[in-house]
Amino acid sequence: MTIEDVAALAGVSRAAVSKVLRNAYGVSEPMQQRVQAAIDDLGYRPRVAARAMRGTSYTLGVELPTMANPFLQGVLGGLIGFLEATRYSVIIAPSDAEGNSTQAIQTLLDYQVAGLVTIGANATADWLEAQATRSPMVMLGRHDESVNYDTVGDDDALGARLAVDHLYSLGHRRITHLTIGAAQHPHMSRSSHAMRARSYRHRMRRYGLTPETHIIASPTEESAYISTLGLLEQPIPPTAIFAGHDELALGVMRAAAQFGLGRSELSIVGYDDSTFASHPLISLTTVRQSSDEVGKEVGSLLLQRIEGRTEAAHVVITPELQVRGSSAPPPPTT
Amino acid sequence: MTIEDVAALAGVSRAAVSKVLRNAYGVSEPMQQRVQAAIDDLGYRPRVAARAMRGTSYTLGVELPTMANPFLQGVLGGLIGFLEATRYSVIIAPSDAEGNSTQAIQTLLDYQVAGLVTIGANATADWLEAQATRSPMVMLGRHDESVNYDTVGDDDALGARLAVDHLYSLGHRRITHLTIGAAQHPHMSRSSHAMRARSYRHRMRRYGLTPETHIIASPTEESAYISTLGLLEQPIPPTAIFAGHDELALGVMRAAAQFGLGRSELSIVGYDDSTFASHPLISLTTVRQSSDEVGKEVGSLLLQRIEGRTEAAHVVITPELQVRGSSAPPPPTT
DNA sequence: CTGAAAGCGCTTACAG
DNA sequence: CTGAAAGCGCTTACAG
Repeated sequence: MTIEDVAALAGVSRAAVSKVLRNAYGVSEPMQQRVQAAIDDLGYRPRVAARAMRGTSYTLGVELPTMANPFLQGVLGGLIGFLEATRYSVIIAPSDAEGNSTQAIQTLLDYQVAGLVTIGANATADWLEAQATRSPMVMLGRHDESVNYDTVGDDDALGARLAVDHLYSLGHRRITHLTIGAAQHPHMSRSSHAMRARSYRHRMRRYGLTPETHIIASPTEESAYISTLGLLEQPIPPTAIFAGHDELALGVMRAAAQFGLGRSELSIVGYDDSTFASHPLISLTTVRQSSDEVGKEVGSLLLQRIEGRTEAAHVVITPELQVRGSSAPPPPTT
Repeated sequence: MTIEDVAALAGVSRAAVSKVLRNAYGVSEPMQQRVQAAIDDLGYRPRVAARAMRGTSYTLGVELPTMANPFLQGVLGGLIGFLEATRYSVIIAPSDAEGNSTQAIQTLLDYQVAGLVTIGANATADWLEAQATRSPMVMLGRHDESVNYDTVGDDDALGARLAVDHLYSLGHRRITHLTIGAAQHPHMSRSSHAMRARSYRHRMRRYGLTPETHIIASPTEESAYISTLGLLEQPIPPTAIFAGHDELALGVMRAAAQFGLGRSELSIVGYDDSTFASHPLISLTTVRQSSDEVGKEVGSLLLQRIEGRTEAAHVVITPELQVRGSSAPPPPTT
């Protein structure tokens, strides 16, 4: 069933049906009614592909490093919720096993997406600027000073400072930071993780403390678990660990549990405030950034660009510290 | 840049380029090489929309009730991983806030997806059979005896039996089952949750026990938490709760913690073996079904159908009980 | 093996 | 306000 069938039933031209479909200017009330009736009668729905050939695909593409991160799930949920009131759908392309995002972004562009969101893309700013001329684009997880694409993210420097200040004021002096390897990549210097790590180091020095940054192999709970096992075996282990994000904090907790360390013996702070962080059995102190809010903001920025905005927007969200049971003063014996 | 540009550079016809693109029959070695060189030179990539107009969209659509469920995330991950070796991409459409899937399925069909996976779709089997004539389709979360679409799922009757048997053999006699409201819907009688609930009731009666099925308002951790609060306030509360899935079990745990009940005072069994279930702080006894395996199976079935299979396949995966710390003999005072 | 031509289902200027 | 016609970038028979 095509637009032709609708036109035939309504006794009008294909162009007329197309106009009604898009709410375009220049259709008389009676014609609009007749056409709408035919559409409803037939249960007609326009083909996205045919539409994309001339107009827009009404599709937003999301490139992300992993589905497994609850924070990203929240962002996706926020975005999808925001789009419910619009005609846009979402298509998702995960980056490859090595974390390279270029393939995924290319795939999305092949779909002629009306807009593109990329999350912590591992690609040079130059390449991204070039792609952003092909489609509206907003980036998450990196605070690039871009001109062709927007960025959304929370104030990572502030977030890390909140974490360090909290642990310091509890009395901790040996605070280790767990961060991910990808953030070390030269063109990832403005990634959220890199900025958290820098802020952590800066703040530690302000307090006259020695920063101990520990880079883990991959951004997984498992990897954080193994790294923490190593940290705890040191002659003088840290009394507190500030993890790059909540998933990692979960791995730290697992290692601590395995070492038989009670909650008061190793303080742990995460980042994101993922859903599980507030569960009483986990009760993770963490830096809260609203994934839902981020998702909505992303959708809103994309629609603005689709409607014509060209100057880059750089939205910074203020994080808050969420204090829970996983952080406490260090044991007195230390 | 279009196929035209490639043809011009290689000095051949558009048809020739198209054939090379699709690895189609009837291209000489030298031409294939020349064309490929031009493609690489230009960095040409075919437009998905134009392709979908004639051939296939090389897109698989997934309709799902929520992004928040870790088991579904695993399924998605498994599917996406499986597709990495193919030319297929995935597009996702969430069902609406009331849990209706028809809109989402329609949207996916608008994209002329090459295949469709629907998860626990809340629609009549008749309607689904009709849609399945438009696109290959595989259904998750319902054991329909369909003819036009495939089903994949684990043996829910066995899973529930494993849970009840485990609790019974530990000595529990007051075992409550938490299930979701959607499963009560008449055309959802073959849904996973409905089958688990039936199997639970059947097994309880076999043991001469009274089944206590508790229907919660929505399939969320929060809802399970609130329901459990009510259950525990009863004069004679249950000594064990078998939750419809792990998310719900998490809510039960939260309520138990709030009631000050230790791990040995209320046994809890979940379903799915989500990633968090094995964390030592959670340590949830649960019925394990491999989400990754399910995702791969879904992809495989869809590709089979795309390649021509027409008889329906009904794949049943055997679940296993994963015993952890959340289940123990009931307190002797009971 | 190779290519000219038709056509997929829409939207977009452009006449009327 | 209304519609005939061209065209988006591919693929698919069909000749040669």
